[in-house]
Amino acid sequence: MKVLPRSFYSRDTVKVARDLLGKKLVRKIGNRTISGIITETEAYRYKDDPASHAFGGVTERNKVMFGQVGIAYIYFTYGMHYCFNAVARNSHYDAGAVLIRALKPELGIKEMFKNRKINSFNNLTNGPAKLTQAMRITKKQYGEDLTSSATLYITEGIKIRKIGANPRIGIKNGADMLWNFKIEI
DNA sequence: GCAGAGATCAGCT
DNA sequence: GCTGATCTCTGCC
Repeated sequence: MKVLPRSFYSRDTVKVARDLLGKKLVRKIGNRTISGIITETEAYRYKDDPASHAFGGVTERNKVMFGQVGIAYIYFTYGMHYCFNAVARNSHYDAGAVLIRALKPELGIKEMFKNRKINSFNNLTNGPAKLTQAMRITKKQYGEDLTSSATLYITEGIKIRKIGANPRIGIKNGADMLWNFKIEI
C-alpha cells in the first residue's frame, strides 16, 4: 500500500483531516505490524483557532506544529496520556495539525490487546489516548517523519462513503467550528 | 447505564 | 496553583 506523500499534508488542515478518514495508520514494532483504518479525526489550525495548541505561539511542546508537514506531533496530557497528530497546513498558515481520534483495528490485534491490557474489542482504539497505547506510540515518536519512517507511517486505505462533521471533543473555545470528522465502517 | 474521582505533566496566570 | 485535544474504575446521586 502506498505511503501518503508530503504533498498530501501541505493542504488546508481541515481538508487533510477529512481526507485522512479511511487511510491506514501503520506501526512496526520489531517484526510485528500493527495497523488500523482511521475512522475519526479533528483539525487544529493556528491563529483562527483558539482551541489549537499552536494558538498561543511556539512552546517546547508544540514546536513541530510549526515545522515541516507530514511529521508526527505527539503530546502528553492529563498527566498520563499521549495523543497522536499529523502536522498539516497550507502556505497561508504557520502551524496546524490533525488529531487522530479513533481507528478500526486491522493487523496486530493480539498485540493491541497486550499493549492495552484489556479484553474488550470495542475499547481497543476508539479514543485518541487508547490508540496510542494500543500502538505503543509515545514521546519517542515525537517528530518522526510519517512520509519516510519505517516504523510509523500512513498509507492509502479504503474508499469511504459518508463523512459526518461535528464540534470537536473536550474543548471550550472554537466549539462552533465543525472540525471533528467521522465515518462509519 | 451514567456521574464522579483520580491519575499527576506542560503550559499559562 | 489551576486547567486540560483523556481514560478507567467505582458506586448508585
